[in-house]
Amino acid sequence: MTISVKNVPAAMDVARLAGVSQSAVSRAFTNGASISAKTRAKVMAAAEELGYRPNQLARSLLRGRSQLIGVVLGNMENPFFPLALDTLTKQLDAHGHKTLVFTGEANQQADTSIEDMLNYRVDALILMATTLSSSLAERCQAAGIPVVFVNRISHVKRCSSVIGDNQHGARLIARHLVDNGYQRIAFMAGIETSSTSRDREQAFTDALIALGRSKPMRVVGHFNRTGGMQAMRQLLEQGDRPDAVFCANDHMAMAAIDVARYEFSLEPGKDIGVVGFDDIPQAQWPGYDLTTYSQPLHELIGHAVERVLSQINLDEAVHTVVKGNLILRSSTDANY
Amino acid sequence: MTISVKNVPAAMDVARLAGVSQSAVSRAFTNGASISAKTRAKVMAAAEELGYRPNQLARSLLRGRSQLIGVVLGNMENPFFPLALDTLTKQLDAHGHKTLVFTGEANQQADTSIEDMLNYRVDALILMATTLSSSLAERCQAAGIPVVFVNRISHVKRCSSVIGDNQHGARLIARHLVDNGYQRIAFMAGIETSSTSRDREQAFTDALIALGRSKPMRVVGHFNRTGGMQAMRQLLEQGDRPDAVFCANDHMAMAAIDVARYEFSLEPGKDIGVVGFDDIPQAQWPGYDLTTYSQPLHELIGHAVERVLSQINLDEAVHTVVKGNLILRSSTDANY
DNA sequence: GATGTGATTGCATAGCTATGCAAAATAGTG
DNA sequence: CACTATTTTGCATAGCTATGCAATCACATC
Repeated sequence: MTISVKNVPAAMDVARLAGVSQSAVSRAFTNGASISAKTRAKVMAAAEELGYRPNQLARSLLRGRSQLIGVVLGNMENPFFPLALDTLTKQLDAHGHKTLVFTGEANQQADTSIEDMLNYRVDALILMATTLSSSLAERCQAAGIPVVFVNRISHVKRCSSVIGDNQHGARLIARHLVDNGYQRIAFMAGIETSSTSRDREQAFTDALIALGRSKPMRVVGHFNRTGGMQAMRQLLEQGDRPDAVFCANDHMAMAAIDVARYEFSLEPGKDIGVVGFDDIPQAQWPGYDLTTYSQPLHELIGHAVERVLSQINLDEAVHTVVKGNLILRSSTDANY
Repeated sequence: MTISVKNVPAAMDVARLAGVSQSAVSRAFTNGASISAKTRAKVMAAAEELGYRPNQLARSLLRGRSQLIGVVLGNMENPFFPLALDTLTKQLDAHGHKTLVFTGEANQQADTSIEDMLNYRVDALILMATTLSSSLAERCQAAGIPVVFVNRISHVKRCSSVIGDNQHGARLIARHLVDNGYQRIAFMAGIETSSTSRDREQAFTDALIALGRSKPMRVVGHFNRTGGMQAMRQLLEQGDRPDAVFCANDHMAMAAIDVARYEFSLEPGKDIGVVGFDDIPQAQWPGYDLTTYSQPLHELIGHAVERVLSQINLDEAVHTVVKGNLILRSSTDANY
């Protein structure tokens, strides 16, 4: 029975082997430190031999910067989030930061778990979940940790945010639907408490009214597939069916298309118009070919990362809005 | 101009305020430590007032356990991975562990980035990417960090693995296709170097031969959508079209269905059989309704987590195989 | 060779918490 | 109340690295 003795070598061990001081070892691994090429070589050789790697925990403790970024994501069932995570980790990585991840929507459990991330002294927190108690954000603030919201506006003091241009998108979509002659227009909301969903709805409604139409029918899909399907059924079962639906995100729009086509034999783009929001890659799959408003993910994330990494002015909240484009596809393109 | 002084309170500050020693503060936050209810209350009150939270970096440094688990994921475009990450973080969280995540397939860049995770003294590494240099795994090993492969078998000494039953699945699929009268059967491989793809192919081929058939046609889809589409086109453009395709994962199978239906006007299940592997949620979307072999995600991840958290016997590699089921859906269900 | 200059090096300490050990407080018993 | 058994507490240290400071070195210049 062998007890595995985790005898991880420390800087001191390397120092002894290389015949130098521990400081020298530290400097050998610190970029731009004052050390001669010769000793650095000696140190590196010894380090290699022992399999030494500097302990980032100790380093972080001392420096007061952990190089860790906490990321909180919403519903992973929606392809938007994994994609966002992917680009996020890649960009952070390029700047030498690691990502501490948490997935899930807000609840008691989640809050405490996210707060645990603070104990690791994350350098910043990026919140991408659609719902999140803002008391949480406040506590992060209090802990002196910069918070950046992506795709959600928050008025917590000193929290920055990066969002797509919901107003712009909703307006373009309203105009597009009216221009194409759709008459009975519906809106499918996401999670009711989410600012994203509310903003899109508000701007959409305003634009329709400005174009001389009445308020859209309204249904709630909770930003997930099951919810989107139920909401769509609700719309199509009633007597006065809509002839076009703007869904607050692509993920629900795809669910809506499936329901229309396979449960009601309505062909999207021909019998009913469907529009989404986000322009996730799936939106252009031939089975959906969804008209939607794009959220430029790289830009969105890029701004968030920039916010997080710029040491300057983190005291002041910056709210960035990134414009996208209306992407016309066949889910509404009919010559109606 | 206010310089933001990040004056994070330490245990000593709390101790002073509460009129106790620093040890008492530490014990107040350590579960099961020897401390009276009275002093704990005093400490907690003081901690609350100052907004103190124990520094996990220092704690980890001292304890030699960081409570961090490194997770490496492959192509996030495949819904299997986000889903896996979601269940993984939730399960780890339930055990008080945080997840350090890296996404991307193997390359020089990725390797060094993953090695950086070791500097944080992660308690273990879970590797779910389909491709990964095994020299990497070896170096982790050398660093004394337990490595668990999910969905990939590796023969690196002392690395455990958890995989679905590729042989079982491939056999069932072969039998199913033959039973249903399909004649010209093809296999769409994933990434050629991946053990997963190879195992499925080998078992599939063997089973077909055992059933008196010849080796399947073969095409490579690289486990991603673009690759799957191209591979499918390749199959359908040739003179001797297959009448059934087993794709090494659902993600490619969905791409294959789209190509068949929208580019070649072939209706899956009627004109051509398509089978996948994984049973991701999308497989049951009505537009695909894919026959597939299920990989029970919760079980898979559950075993991986168990492997990672059981302190005992991490010296010995354990290889776990989780059986799934053949899920029959309309993409092959035709009365052929 | 003396002197000055800049580059390297080592010493000692800080950063924050957990824990073994001995001292002190408390509870328990007769 | 005396005395033992048990809890609770504080002291001091360890865990690993980065860095200010002073000492040392290498080197060039005169």
